[in-house]
Amino acid sequence: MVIQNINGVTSKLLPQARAVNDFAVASSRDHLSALKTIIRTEGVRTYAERGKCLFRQGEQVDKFFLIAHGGVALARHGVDGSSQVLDFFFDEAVLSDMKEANSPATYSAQCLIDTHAYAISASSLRRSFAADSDLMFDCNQLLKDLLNRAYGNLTNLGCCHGEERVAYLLCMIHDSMSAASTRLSHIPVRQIDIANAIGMTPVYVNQILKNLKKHGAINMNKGAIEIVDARLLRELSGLYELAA
Amino acid sequence: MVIQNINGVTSKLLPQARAVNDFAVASSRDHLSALKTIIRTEGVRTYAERGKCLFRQGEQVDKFFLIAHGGVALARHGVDGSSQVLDFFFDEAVLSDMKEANSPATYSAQCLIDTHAYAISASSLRRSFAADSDLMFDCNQLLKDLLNRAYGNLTNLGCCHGEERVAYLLCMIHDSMSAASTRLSHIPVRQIDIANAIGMTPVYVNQILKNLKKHGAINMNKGAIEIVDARLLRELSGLYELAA
DNA sequence: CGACGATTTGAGATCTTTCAACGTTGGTGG
DNA sequence: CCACCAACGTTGAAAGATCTCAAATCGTCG
Repeated sequence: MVIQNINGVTSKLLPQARAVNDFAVASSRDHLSALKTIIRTEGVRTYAERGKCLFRQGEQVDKFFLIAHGGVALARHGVDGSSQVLDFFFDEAVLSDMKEANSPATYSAQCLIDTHAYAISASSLRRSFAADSDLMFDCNQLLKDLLNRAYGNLTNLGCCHGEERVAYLLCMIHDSMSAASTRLSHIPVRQIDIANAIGMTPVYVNQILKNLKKHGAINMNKGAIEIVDARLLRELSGLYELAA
Repeated sequence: MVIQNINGVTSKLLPQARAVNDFAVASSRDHLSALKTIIRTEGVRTYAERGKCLFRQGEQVDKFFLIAHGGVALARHGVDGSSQVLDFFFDEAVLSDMKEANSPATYSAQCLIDTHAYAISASSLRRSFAADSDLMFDCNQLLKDLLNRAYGNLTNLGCCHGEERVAYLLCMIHDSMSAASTRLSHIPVRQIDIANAIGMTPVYVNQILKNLKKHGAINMNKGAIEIVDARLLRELSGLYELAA
C-alpha cells in the first residue's frame, strides 16, 4: 500500500484508509508542463549560491521561478529574529512570491544549496495567459499543490509530536527530491532549517534525529542526513493515513 | 526563538516593521466579485445546520461554496480521531474541496452554526471560464488568499506559544467575521475548535482564554467568547509585525 | 428531571525549551 | 602547513510549557 512509485502512475486507492502523501502529488503530476515550459524558454537563467536568496521578505518581487537544479526554503522572518520555514522546493519545482506587483513579499526564498533557476516576471506570464489557456490552469494547479502541502504541514504541526513531525517532514523532502534528475545521497537541509520548519528547537531536533537513527530510518554523516528507510519514516510519521 | 543568521547577511532587520494582517486582506479585497456573482446567480441555495458538513473528507465533491450567512470550519481528520482545523470561513467567504473531480476530498467542511450557502459545481464553473476571464483570475486570487492564510497559520503554530497562538487565531476570526453583514456579538467557535486549529488541548486553551480575559482582551459569557479589544489581541499575538 | 455535550479546575506526568559547554567541519590568512 | 575563526552539530541538566487524567460545573434539549 505504499505509493513509492516514482515515475509510474500508481494512484491506487485503498479500501479503508488512503495514503495521504499530498506531497507526492506535486512532484508526480505533469500538469505544470505548460507553465514550466514557458518559464524555461522565456525565463532568465539565474544562479544563486548557498545561503543567498532568490528574493527577500519585504522586497517587491513579482516573479516566478523554476528550479533547474538546487534547493530552496521559503521562510518568514519575525521581528524577534524567529523564522518559520513554510515549504521546501527542489529540482523541477515552481515557486513565486505570490503577491501583487505593488505589495512586498511576506517571505524569503533562501537557497539551501547552490541553485540554478529560471526566472520570469509575473506580468509577462500574465500576458501569455490569453495565448495559452493551459498556462492559467497550471498556475491554478500550482497554487492548489502549494495549498495542499501547506495544509499537510499545518496538520503535521498541529497534531503530531516531535518524532512524528520530523519523520513527516523528511518524507516530504524525500518525495520532493525524488523528482530531481540528480539525486543527492544526503538531504541538503540543515538541522536548523528542519527545526524552523516544524516549529521546534535545533537542540531538540538533534535529539529526535538521534532517535530516528536508532530506529534505522535515517543515517547521519558529519551532520548530513541520509534517508535509509523511507517506508519506515512514513510509518513513524503520524500522517500516513487519513480517516475515511 | 532561534535567532538565525542568514549566511552572514543578517537581513538588515527592519527600521520599522509592517503590519502583517494577511487575514485582513482576504476580506477587504473586492477581487472575488466575479466569482461570487456567478456562484450566487447560478449556484444552488443550500442550508446546513450546526454540526452538519457541507462536504466530508473522503467524499468526491467538486464544488465551490459561497457562504451567504453562517460559519464553517475546514478540518482534516486522522485515523486516531485527531482533527486539525485548517481554516475558518464566514459570511461572503468562498471555499471548495480543492481536489480533482475523481479524487476524494482530504478534509471536511463542518458548520459551526446554521449556515446558508450557494453551491456550484466546479465543472460548470470551469465552463464559464472562457466567457469571463475575470472568473479564472478570481479563482487564482482565492487560492492565493487561502495560501497566505495557511502560511500565516503555519507561522502561528511554528513560532508562537499558547497565548500568542490563541490571540492570533481570534484576530483572524474577528477579521473574517467583520466582513459579515450581520455581526454576532460573540464568536461562533467552540473552545474545542480553537484547540484543534492551533494544535493544543481544549483544557489548555481554556486556561489561556482565562488569561486573555484577565488581560481585558476578551469576555466570556456562558462559554461564548466575545472580542472586547481587537487591538490588544493583535499586540498579544506574536505576528502583528514581520521583519522588513 | 435526566442525559449529553461543552466548559472549568487542579495536580501530576510528559514533552520541549533554555542554557551552557564542547566537538566538528571548512574556510581564511599568515 | 598551521593557527584561527565562524557556523553548525552534539550533549547534559534544569526550567518551562503543555498534556493527560479525573472530577465538578454548567447549559441545552427532550
